Amino acid sequence: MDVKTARKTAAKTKIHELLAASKTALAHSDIQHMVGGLCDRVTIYRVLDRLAEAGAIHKIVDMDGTVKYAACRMCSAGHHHNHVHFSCQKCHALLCLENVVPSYTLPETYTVLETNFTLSGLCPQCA
Amino acid sequence: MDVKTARKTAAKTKIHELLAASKTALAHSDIQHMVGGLCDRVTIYRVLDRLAEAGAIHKIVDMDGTVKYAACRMCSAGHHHNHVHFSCQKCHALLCLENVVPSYTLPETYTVLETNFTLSGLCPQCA
DNA sequence: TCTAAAATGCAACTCTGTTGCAATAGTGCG
DNA sequence: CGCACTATTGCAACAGAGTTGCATTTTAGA
Ligand SMILES: [Mn+2]
Ligand SMILES: [Mn+2]
Ligand SMILES: [Zn+2]
Ligand SMILES: [Zn+2]
Repeated sequence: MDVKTARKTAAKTKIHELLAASKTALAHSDIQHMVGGLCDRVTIYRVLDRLAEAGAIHKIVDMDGTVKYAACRMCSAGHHHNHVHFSCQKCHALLCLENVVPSYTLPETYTVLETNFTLSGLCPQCA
Repeated sequence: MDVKTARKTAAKTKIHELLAASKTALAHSDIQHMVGGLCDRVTIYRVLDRLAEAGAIHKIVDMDGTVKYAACRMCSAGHHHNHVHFSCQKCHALLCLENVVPSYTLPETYTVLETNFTLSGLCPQCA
């Protein structure tokens, strides 16, 4: 029991809106600038955790280890995040390529639970 | 002109040996424990940079964004690092699967320069 | 052996993320 | 509507990873 019920707050609403409206994944620092003084930076971390937990957004680790977040769009069916992400070395945008899913063959008996496929280079706009 | 010549030092030798002998990729903190008091932590960072620059090791960003290093073994031909890495959620080992290279199809005109394919789950020993 | 510069140690600093706790503010209910 | 419960927030303090500047040490070639 003890099912905690999520509440609607200004920070949560705003952050979710920002991510939903963004074409690229956003880092914590991006969001911090965008929300202005709406809330504390710790709150942003906590809201991001809650949104990810709720399946509204997903966390992405970029090539260099920086963490970004993107709204879930086509993740509805089964909610997997095994699509490819593209990281542009020029404009530094991180994009979800929702319908690119790589195929591979593992020689041994590995159990795959999660994946992180990131390509880095030049996006169509920067090429 | 101005070609700086690399020198052989105790720290560099030791760190390269550690990575060459390890079956799994090592984090900076792992190496720091392993070298004991041989050198400063800043030196470890600098040695790792130099070894990576020289193509003796490669840097790997794990699922959670932590950075690890592995000796280059089968990277000789052309020296690409587009193979898969496997991150075990139980024993926390990060392994290079040198001969697993995923295939994918990009719908648009992206220029791919680097890749990071990491699978996470249970390794054969932990399954 | 002598010397130039590559490499190191140390201190200080930035950036990212976490934790504890008291204060604040949603939500359901009477 | 007004209250009570507790999810959420702000703040301060902290931990970990990585960087930088500079004086000192050490390597390797002449
Ligand atoms: Mn995505
Ligand atoms: Mn590898
Ligand atoms: Zn771009
Ligand atoms: Zn394992």
